[in-house]
Amino acid sequence: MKQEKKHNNIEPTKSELEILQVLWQHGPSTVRFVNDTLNQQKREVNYTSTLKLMQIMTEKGLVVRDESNMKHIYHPAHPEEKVKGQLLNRFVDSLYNGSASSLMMQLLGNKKTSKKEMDAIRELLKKYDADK
Amino acid sequence: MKQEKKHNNIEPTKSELEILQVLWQHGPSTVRFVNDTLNQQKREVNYTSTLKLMQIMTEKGLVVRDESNMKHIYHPAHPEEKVKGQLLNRFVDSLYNGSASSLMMQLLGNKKTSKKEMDAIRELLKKYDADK
DNA sequence: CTAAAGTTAGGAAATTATTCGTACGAACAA
DNA sequence: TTGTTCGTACGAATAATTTCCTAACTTTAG
Repeated sequence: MKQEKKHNNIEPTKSELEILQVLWQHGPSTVRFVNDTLNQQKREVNYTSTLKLMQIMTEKGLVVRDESNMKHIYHPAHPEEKVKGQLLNRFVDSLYNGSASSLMMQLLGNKKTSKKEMDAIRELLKKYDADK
Repeated sequence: MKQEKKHNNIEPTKSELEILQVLWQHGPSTVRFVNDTLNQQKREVNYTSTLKLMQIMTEKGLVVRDESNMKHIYHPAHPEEKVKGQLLNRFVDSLYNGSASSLMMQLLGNKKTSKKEMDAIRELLKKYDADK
């Protein structure tokens, strides 16, 4: 039996993630739009490079495209929360041995985490506890 | 003037991180020990592969080695907290636009985050507030 | 002493990820 | 119609990462 290698693997590479972020943020888009956005927000990149990447992402099942028009429209294949959640899990597993509280501790010790952020986190926990 | 390309860049690759984890966990070690540990804990990998990687890491300044004996002893060049903190920052910037509370929200919505973990996080915040 | 096992160094191959050149067709303006 | 612009497809170059083969030297067992 041949390998299927289908939609199991959701994990995007770094560059692929940049593209997904654009799609999540702005909704289904053309290559042109994604490429323009990347050039504005991130870094200079050639149009055909973005095209190629998005074609590969289609093969991988990271995005789905509508080919009914000449200008193909690309959609994310999976919801933002799901993909990011999976990346987060892998990150926590890899760096903190799966311990979310360890990660939290690092966050608390991090000077970059502002007071406003800390307040927001406290709020979240309060709401979370209330629903319990 | 030639490029110095020195100890500025701390960021390890995925495989390099695995090696660093062993060094952080067990202290200064030989290639043999690191390789054995990786093979037990992670995946099968050839001795010379680990050796090569650790040599590269030495060049990059990720580790430092004591060559006074034939069996070189490798030390992490930077403290665990510092390296992981930097990786965490990059992760948060990349996925959550720098918002730690967004990451936290994802964590709360994550089924993998157990009740015990949540309690630990609450404790952390309590302590953090007390010190304020 | 000799053989076997362990060690480093260095190059090269293999793998994965990224970038881009070229071809060619469709749409559009003049 | 004609030529310019915009689109996709696809191969290939480049880059980054990982793996491992080979050579040479050291240590250890016998």
